[in-house]
Amino acid sequence: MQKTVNSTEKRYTFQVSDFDLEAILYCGQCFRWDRLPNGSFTGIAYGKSLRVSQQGDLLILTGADQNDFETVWRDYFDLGRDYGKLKAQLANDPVLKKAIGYAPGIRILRQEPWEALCSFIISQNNNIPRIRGIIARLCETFGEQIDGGYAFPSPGALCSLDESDLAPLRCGFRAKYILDAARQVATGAVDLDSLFKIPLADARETLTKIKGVGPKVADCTLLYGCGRLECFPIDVWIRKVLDCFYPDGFPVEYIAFGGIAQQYLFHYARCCPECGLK
DNA sequence: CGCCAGGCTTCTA
DNA sequence: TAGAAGCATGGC
Repeated sequence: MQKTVNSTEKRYTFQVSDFDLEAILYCGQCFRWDRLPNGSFTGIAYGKSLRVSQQGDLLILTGADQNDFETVWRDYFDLGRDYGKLKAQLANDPVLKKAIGYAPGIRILRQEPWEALCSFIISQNNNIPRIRGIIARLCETFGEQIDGGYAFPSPGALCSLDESDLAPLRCGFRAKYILDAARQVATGAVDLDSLFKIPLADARETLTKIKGVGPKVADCTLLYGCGRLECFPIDVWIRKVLDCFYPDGFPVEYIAFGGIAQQYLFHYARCCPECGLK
């Protein structure tokens, strides 16, 4: 039986380098991509669903055309950035050199600010499989149904709910945090669009007005949702990395891209048994 | 049963 | 103001 291709389905391919799709989608920065039996991945971002696979240096997007690629996925996968050059600089540090060598294809995704905020509120004192489950139920319960699944629910879709409405999510004490975030964003008390450009200290102060948002969740929101690459979220793993490998502090010359360095270090510390962490 | 999970809030000294 | 306890849920 010959395999058939739906010729009406949109498809777009793009040449990539320094790019490892699986590592990017499963290094703990995003929670809405699922692996399919054929090795490709399916997910939704910016209200658009996508199937994506990688064959060597070719990225194959199914369900997306050139316009989708240029308006959403190019920036989502940070394809305009020269990671080769960036890694060459970061690798002057011996620990970063090993971390980069362990997973050289990691990139920082540009997710939606609201989704990043909400996702990392859910992440606190939680583990990644359960974070994924809660977010999936959040989208299925309150997100708009689109072709291929459910969009991430908007703040407006959540702001009038109460804690009992969120019971199906089984997100525990985080329910009140999600609702406070939705309300503050929906009313404009927190302006996510401003976070892209205002001074970092102001952005952090804005975000930490939300209940359940501390320094770590704020920095994750800014890094993964607003492209603030100088943000360096410190979770339990990165805390261990800093204590163990950088007792005199993280080198200042890398802080402009500290968030990217952080992602290599996070994945390395969490997944590489030989990383030498104590 | 206890311990832990990409933290944060609240309580206590 | 630093440090510990408490927090919902689920996997092990």
